[in-house]
Amino acid sequence: MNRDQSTEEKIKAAAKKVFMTKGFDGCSVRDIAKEVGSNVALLNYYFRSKEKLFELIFEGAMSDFLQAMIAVFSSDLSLKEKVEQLIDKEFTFFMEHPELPMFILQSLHQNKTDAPMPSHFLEPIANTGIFEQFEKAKANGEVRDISIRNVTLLLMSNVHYPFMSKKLTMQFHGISAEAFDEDLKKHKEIIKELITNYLFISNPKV
Amino acid sequence: MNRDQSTEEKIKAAAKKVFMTKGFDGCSVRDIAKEVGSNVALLNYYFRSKEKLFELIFEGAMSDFLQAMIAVFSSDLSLKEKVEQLIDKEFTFFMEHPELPMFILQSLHQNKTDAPMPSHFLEPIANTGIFEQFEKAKANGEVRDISIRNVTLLLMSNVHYPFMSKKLTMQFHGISAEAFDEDLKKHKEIIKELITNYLFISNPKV
DNA sequence: TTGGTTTTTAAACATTTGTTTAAAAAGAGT
DNA sequence: ACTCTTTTTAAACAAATGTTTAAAAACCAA
Repeated sequence: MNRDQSTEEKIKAAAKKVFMTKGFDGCSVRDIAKEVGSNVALLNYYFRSKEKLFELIFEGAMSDFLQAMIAVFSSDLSLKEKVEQLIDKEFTFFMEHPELPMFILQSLHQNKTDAPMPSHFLEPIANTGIFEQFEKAKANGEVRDISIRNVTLLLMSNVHYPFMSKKLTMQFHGISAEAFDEDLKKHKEIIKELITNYLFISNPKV
Repeated sequence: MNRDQSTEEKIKAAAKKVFMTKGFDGCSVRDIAKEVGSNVALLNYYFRSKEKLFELIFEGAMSDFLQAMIAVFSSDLSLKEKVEQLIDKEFTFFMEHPELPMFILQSLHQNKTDAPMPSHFLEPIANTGIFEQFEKAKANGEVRDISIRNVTLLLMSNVHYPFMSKKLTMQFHGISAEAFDEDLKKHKEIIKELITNYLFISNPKV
C-alpha cells in the first residue's frame, strides 16, 4: 500500500508554513506546491481542495493552541499555581510558535472556517474541572469575585496579544527583534505578578 | 473643476469597509466597485491601483488608531489620570471601530505595507511629552520601576486584544454578541483598576 | 519481464484577478 | 448651439487562480 508516508506529511508541513505566514487568501496553491517542491495536482490528489487542506491545518493549529491550556488545567495544582504555570507554559509555547495567535484570530475573523468551534476542542477543557475549581475558590474567598469569562479574557489578552503585535511594537518603538523578545520576557513576569496579585486575595500567612 | 467631491469619497468609504472586513488579499477591486455601485475602472481612475488605494485606507486607519492616544497624552492631567482616561477613550473608540485593531495588525503582519511606520505618526506622540512625564514620575517614586515599552505592551494587550478576539471568545464560551459586549465593559473596569494598582505606588494621603 | 496499482507530472480548463483602452456621458465655458 | 475637459462606462487584456484530465513514472507482486 504505502511506503512513503512522508509525501502527505511534507505537503501538510508546507501548507502549514505558507498558510501561517500568508494566510488563506494571501497564498496560492502553487505557493504551497513550490514549497513542497512538486506539482499543484499533487495537493488535490492527497487533499481534495485548497479549502479542505486549509481546514486541516486550521484544526491542527487550534488543537495546538489549546494543548498547553489542557495540560496545565488537568494537573494537580492549586488555582494560583495553575495560573502561574499557564502563563509560563503558554509563553514558552508561543515563543516557538509565534504566528499561531494571529493565524487563529485572523482565520476566525474572515469566517474562513464558518463552523462553530467543534465540541471536541472545548470539552477536554471543561473536563479538566478547572471551572469547578475556580468557582470553589471564589466561594472560599481565595479568589476575587470575577467571572471566569473575564479571567479568560484577561489571560488571553496578555498572553496572545504580545506575539501578534511584534511588528507594530517594533515599529512603534523603533526596536530590534531581540529587544522585543527581551520585552516579552519581562512582560511575562509582569503579568504573572499583576494577574495573580489581582485575582487572589492575599491571605496573611501568620 | 470639481462639483461632486463625493465620488472619490464614496470609493474611499467603500474601500475602507471592504478592506476592513475582508483584508487586502480577501477582496477584489470588483468587490469594492460593487460596494460603490459602479465600474472597476473608476477606482483606477481616482486612485492608481488597488495597492495605492489600500495604502491610503491603511494610513487613515493608522491615523485614527493613534488619535485617541494623542488626545489624552497632550491633555493636562496627572499620569494616573491619563492612564485611566486612555483606557476609557480607547474603549469607547474601539466600540465604534471594533475592526481596527485586527486590520492594523493583520496588515502589518503580511507586510502589506512594507514601509516602516512614518515619523509623522510617531512624532506627535513623542511631542506630547508623555515619555518625559513618565520618566519623571518614575524618578519621583510615584510609579513602579518599569520600562515605558512594557507599559505600552500592557496597555495595548488589554485594550486591543479584546476587540480582536470577539469571535474566538464568543465561540469559546458559547455566548452571544451582547453577552460579549457586557464582558467587554467589565474588562475595561477590571484593567483600569488592575493596571493603575500595579503601576502607581500607593502614597498614603494622611 | 509482465500486469496492475499507486504516485507524480505536465498540460489544459474555466474563472477570476488587476489593469488598461477607447468610447460614451456629463459638465462647463463660450 | 458648439468645443473642450472631466467623469463614467463597457469591453478587452494578460496574468494568476483553483481544479481537472490524461498520461507518465514509480512501485510492487507474480
